Amino acid sequence: MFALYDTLTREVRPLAMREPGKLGMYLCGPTVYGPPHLGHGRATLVYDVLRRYLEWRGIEVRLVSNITDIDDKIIDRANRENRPWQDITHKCESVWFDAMGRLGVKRPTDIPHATDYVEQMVHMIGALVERSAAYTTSDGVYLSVESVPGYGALAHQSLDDMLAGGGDREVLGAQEKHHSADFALWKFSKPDEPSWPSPWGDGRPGWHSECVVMSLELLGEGFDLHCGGADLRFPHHENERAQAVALGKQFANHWMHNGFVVDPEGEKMSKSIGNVANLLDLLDNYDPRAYRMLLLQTHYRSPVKVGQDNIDASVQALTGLDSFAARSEGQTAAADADTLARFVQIMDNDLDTPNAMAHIFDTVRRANTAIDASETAAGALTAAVHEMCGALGLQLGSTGQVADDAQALAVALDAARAAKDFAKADALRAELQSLGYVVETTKAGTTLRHV
RNA sequence: GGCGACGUGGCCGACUGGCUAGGCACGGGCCUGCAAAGCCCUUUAACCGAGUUCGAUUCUCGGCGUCGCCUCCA
Repeated sequence: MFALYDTLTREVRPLAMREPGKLGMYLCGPTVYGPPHLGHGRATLVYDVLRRYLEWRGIEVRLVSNITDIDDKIIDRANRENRPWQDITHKCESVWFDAMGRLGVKRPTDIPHATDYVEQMVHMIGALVERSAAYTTSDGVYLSVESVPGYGALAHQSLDDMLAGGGDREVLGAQEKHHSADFALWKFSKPDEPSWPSPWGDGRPGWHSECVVMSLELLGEGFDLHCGGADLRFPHHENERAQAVALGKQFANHWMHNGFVVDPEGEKMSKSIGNVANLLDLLDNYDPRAYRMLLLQTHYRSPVKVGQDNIDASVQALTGLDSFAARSEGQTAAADADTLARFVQIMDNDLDTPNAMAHIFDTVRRANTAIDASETAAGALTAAVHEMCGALGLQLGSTGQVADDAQALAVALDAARAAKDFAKADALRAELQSLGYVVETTKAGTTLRHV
């Protein structure tokens, strides 16, 4: 039974499915106004691992992940750069999915866009107004958090406690709000801003409404799992939940939040501090699998340090696994059942990927030993390693083809060694290494891999 | 001020009331023509103090320290 920590109840509990064998999960996607950063990468990788693992277990996963393509930040940037806002959102979305593809993140099954659901949002806001859970001011329509029973349940903080601190920030629409925690459902537009019609005036939706409308419409009431970064817990998820509660609807049954990415000094990456690392830089400079490896070796709820040393260590760990994949290529057998059973046991306990990785490394060692000793267990252990890595979305084996001329050099290297012309053999090996290959000379012949 | 998380070996990073996590790096050995890869070894590390316990890194309390959230950041 797969169990997962639930932010709402603060306990690891079985992940229930309305329809056994089918999981409906909603993941808050990006606001498309800039390049993806490491935090985006972590969130998508964590849920990609969850999804792949559950699918590997035979569960049919429907993953809905939205694109927020209308937002103040998008409008700001469009104004600043003096170009149509759709230019920005389209460009950013394509960069986003390109980056996710390089990370090996599977595309969500559904990718709803906020701008395609404005009508439904207006409809929902209307229902909230009708129920007296929302009210109009001069700049928009607001949800009254005091009308929502249990507001603060996800943040685990009462309204009074929230007010007790943090008062030095600028609060949107503060003057007219009934309560300072009330948030905008609808924002009236200024001239030349993108706008949609509504009964209260032309404008655009607030950030929190789209996820409510899209998750309920695509996944239905009481859907199984709602996911996102820990920073979305409050206010975003709290405010999603508030709207659903105010509507009298069952919302998510289980809440999952991944931890932050911190810089090498231990501080959260944050745009305001300016220590945000661009995901594209990471992808351009390192094996894209390294980030997945690093995250797999960290529990999803823990903060993760992303720095040069850390990534290098992951690249090295990956190299070891690739070497294993290369030397175990001839093995064919059914995966060792006990090894897989243990893997499942580990993973079912709140997606315990660090221990799952430890188990995989142990299995690699056992398989290597078995290969060295020509034992029959080698095949089953090798297959188990590939199964487990596959379940985590970790692709093993060298990336990139070995060029024909390099292959020819390898053949010449083997010939030189056979002829005991070691000077020539060493020269050939050096040449191959300078071409960027890892050269492994064994009795069975030379194999090449890209670094 | 309120709420919460965390302080583990050279670095990263898990689980756990007693039994080697794991990865990376360093060093030694086996293997190899030499390397690489692989295998073996590198003989226990847990912020401080008090308590519970036969026994605590793990539970409780108190310090100290770091970090996060407390209105639109994954």
